[in-house]
Amino acid sequence: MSIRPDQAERPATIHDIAAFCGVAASTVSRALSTPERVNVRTRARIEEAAARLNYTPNSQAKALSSGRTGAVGVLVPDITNPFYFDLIRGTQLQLKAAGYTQLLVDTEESDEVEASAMEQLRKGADGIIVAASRLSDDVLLAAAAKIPIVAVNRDVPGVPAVIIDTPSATSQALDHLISLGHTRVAYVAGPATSQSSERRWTALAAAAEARGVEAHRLGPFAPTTQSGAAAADAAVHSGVSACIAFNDLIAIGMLQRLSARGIRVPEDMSIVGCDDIFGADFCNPPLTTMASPIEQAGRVAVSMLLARLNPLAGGGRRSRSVMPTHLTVRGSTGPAPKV
Amino acid sequence: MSIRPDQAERPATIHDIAAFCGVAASTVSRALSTPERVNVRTRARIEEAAARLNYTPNSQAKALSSGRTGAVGVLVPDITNPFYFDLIRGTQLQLKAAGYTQLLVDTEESDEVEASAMEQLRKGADGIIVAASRLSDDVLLAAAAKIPIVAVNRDVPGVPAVIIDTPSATSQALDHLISLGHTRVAYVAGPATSQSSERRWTALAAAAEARGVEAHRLGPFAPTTQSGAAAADAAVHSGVSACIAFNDLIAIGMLQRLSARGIRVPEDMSIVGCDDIFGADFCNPPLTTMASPIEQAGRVAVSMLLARLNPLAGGGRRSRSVMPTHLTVRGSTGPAPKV
DNA sequence: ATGTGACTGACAACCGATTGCCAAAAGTTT
DNA sequence: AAACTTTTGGCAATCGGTTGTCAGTCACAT
Repeated sequence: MSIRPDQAERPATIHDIAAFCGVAASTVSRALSTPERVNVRTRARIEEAAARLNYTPNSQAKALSSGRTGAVGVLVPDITNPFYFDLIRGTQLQLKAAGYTQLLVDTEESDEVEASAMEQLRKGADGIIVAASRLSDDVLLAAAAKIPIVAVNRDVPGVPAVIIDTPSATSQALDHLISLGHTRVAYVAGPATSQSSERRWTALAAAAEARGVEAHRLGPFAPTTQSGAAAADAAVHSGVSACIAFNDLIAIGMLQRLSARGIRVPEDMSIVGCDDIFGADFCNPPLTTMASPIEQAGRVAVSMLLARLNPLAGGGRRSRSVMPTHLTVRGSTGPAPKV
Repeated sequence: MSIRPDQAERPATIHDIAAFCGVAASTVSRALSTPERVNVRTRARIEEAAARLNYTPNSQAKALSSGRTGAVGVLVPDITNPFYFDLIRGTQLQLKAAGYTQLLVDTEESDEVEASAMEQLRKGADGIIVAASRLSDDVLLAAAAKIPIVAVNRDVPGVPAVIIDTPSATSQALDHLISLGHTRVAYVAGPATSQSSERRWTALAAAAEARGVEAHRLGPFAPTTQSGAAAADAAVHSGVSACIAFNDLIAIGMLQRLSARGIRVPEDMSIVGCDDIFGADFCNPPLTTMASPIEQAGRVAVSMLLARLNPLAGGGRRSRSVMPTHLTVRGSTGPAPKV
């Protein structure tokens, strides 16, 4: 009975519906996207036909003619870093809820890959969320002029951002260590290109100064468990009794290395991580860490981006959102060893 | 000097190049995609112009006219499960190498979400890789008829698949436990809808039968650390001295719960996990587990899919690939307790 | 010089929508 | 009933490419 006997083969188009209802394709388009522009009765017929023919709009075509792709690019430096898992989950959830598709790109910690991905996405997506961007301020700002961007953990004036406030948590961590009697503390730095790492060190150094304790800086180290081994050795050599690591991966790597070297945690050395990623609660000993609301950060980033894409639909246009963090104390920190 | 003074604003199109070189748009298209179809000199001019104008093909338009989207959908039941991280990384790497874009979708362990994602992707992607599909054989087969699909850890005749051979590793794990003196072993089952879980139990039950040891089945349990607590309690209650868990998440959850209940691992109870995910090596105690080449599985899945998409470019059309696994012994298994 | 075929490049239709503009239809007002 | 306004729906252009078809060019063989 169908006009298109091959409907099982090829997905129905707007033209099929038009033919089926005896109206023009443009009318169908309007009925579906601008309902008030079409007579109620016609619209009902069209909607019914659409349902019967199992119509799904072709996103490619829609994107081409309307300019909107319905996709958002999410750029992360390293997909396998558990920190980004939670972020990705947050963005994915929120994007799906808003009817957007997520394009996930691993930039491999490279500014070049990141830049080329952005250029690519400029036509393939309506907006971009970029985590821990490796791009310089200038380049990032220039990119933001071409396509809506929300940065995560990257502060550049003029670029909307979600910042996880680890610097202030770093001071908390320091106070925690001080209260346990530690006086010589090391900051185990992350990648040299990481702005977060830099900001954390600045905060830590200032806090240490104010409280009159020694703060060493070690690194930079890659944010992986592997490089945690080198970090552990450096920490032992530096003679400190406690370390605040750039992130949990490094901290966990340190835990493993210290254990292998027979150095007890926390009896001989206390370790504080950052992010509270998957695994931080069940490593040995469980890691004291600065817990970040990562997934929430992802959701907020999406909200900010979408608010920018659809200015009409209310919502404050905050251009900077700071997410609070707090110290979660577990077993990897303890009283300073008595010399 | 440019013909398009606004080139900084709007990305260059094929028509801009055509105008710039004084040729037809179709010639530009051919020069770029079918080089041998165009005179060498003309092609050179076009390529130079393309470079000068900083031309990037519009993927939407390309998709619309050619029918190929250059994207591959990757469906996973739960993005936050570390098992899939590695899989995603494998697919991402291989897809990028081949010039494809990865569309990542979290199906939330729901067959409905999975089915609708597939329907959606039918026009938005050239092919689909689906991990641990929750769909019934019929539905999956029907979907595979509409769009090229490669399944991971899901065996349906007629659907190309990459299977991680955990069932045989399960027997290895059992032998390992038997060699440690265990005679009453439990299998901690995964989700009821998981084919892998089913196959593993079948293999384990058969092996246990052959070796004359008791094998209990517990569960089903959700594949999360949370449900590991319930699993641990069930295991203790069942009176077994060793457990083989559906995956590492459950196993790690069991470790935590057992520790909280004061039951020592491996002295009182041995635990074997599956997958060797991130964290399995640094939990407490480190987990004995069946190591799966997950990332490699992702790469193989992509290769199989691409071979299907571009039949010309050689490559055997294997339609089923079994990935070997092996037992990695760590600290969570030990001699059976003397009663 | 003419025929043949390989090579080039242009024209135009098409992919599946969106959208500005216009005319027909319907409803209102005087 | 004529004039005017508001709906309502259709035409056709457009987005940026791809691709089938065809005509023109040129070289070579006859």
